[in-house]
Amino acid sequence: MSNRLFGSGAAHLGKSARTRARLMDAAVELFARDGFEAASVNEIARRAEVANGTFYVHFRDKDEIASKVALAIAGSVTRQLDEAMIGIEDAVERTSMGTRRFIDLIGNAPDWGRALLRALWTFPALRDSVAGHLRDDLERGVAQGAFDVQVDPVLIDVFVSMVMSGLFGRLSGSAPDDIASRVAELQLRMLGVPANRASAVSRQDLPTVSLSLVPLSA
Amino acid sequence: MSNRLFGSGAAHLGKSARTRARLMDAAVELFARDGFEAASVNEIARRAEVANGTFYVHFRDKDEIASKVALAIAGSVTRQLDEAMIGIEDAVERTSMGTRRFIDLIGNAPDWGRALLRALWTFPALRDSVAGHLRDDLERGVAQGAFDVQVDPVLIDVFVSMVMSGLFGRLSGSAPDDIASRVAELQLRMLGVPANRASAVSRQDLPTVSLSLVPLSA
DNA sequence: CCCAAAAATGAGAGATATCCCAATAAACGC
DNA sequence: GCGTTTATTGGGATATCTCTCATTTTTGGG
Repeated sequence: MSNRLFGSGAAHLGKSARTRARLMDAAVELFARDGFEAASVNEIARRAEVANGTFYVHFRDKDEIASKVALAIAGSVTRQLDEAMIGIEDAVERTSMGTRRFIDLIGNAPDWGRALLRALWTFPALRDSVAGHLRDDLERGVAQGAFDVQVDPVLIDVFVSMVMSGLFGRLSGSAPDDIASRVAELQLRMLGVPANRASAVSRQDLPTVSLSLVPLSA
Repeated sequence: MSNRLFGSGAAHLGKSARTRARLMDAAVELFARDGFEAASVNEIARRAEVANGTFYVHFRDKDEIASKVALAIAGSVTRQLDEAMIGIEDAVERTSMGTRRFIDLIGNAPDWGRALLRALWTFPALRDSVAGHLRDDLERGVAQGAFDVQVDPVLIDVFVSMVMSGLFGRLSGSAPDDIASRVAELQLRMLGVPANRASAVSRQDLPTVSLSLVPLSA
């Protein structure tokens, strides 16, 4: 049931680190289940099987634990995406893969997927971090002559919101299995890729990469 | 300053209706300023210059007033969009206009715009209501041979999320003035409209329609 | 094995929320 | 005007939350 996202990574560190990890795991579960606002520090501590006051030894308040958690997850996800794309030069493929992997990776982990989705919405800094990698691929596509758009914050925001839409559908269970491909295809078309190529690229097989462990960052 | 969105419409109704309207106006302001969760019933009542307990005469709880407010606003907005598009047969133009007007209309009213944006996120029923009209236009476009896509919930979700992205940018002040056109253009391209036509249609002049009053619904 | 440092504890002060209800005031048909 | 119905009032019971701090427990180096 509980993934112990952080807990597993901190098993053989000091006690402080383990408690900290338990708190972060509990926070992820609660943020995912109840949303950020509705989750209380009290319940995070209770679920972590830790006394109320212990929370405040490790985090100043709810905001602090939230941003720590979100940054750790997002960092791990983007790192994994980067690695999976090493060696791929074609921007059309990179862009499509990025969207598909992102949705699949996060969408298959409903527990912290929800937490991350909420965090993406709440903390603009997170969006910006994701957007950085994206921007590179989009500009590469323009340079390669594959994309016919103006790469700017508007385009990036729209692009990201499309990914989030697919992610949301996947997490809420209302989306078909191929939603990641569908979204990627629509994005490629939007960018100016001919319809047949967009369809082909967004549907080509993708070696399945299972979810990763998230190392604990201070 | 205060728009008295509901208050003005209820001026000459019974006293109960007027109090109700005052509460709804206060709720809109507070939801917009503090977000749904952070707004308290106490403060809604205080801002409406009404006793604490009066709130509960009219609404069961915060959720109820929120959904009533959101539905009223959304209904009014979609009604206004519909009216503005009477007589326009071309699906490409209709689609583009819908997006542009929606963003401009709501984006220019930061006070309740934020409230509506949050509501769209929170209440799926609202999205569905907006999606209904949209679906008609998309299918019309396919029938006219202008759009080359499969009209289904995935497409609609993606489309709506693109609109919301533009709306969010406008409301947060980070977007350029022409964001509505930009988003509409990207949407048309996604739907299969040739780039030059998408650019032209999404940039053609749009008679400015100012915001409307929202009649009070039970 | 011992003891200083580090970590964890949990009761509780102080804010603030929601929601109820008996009492009061206003509105309206006759 | 009068009396009944309808609306409003505001105090308070109850709940929950955040955050503090004096105290206790655990840890790990020597």
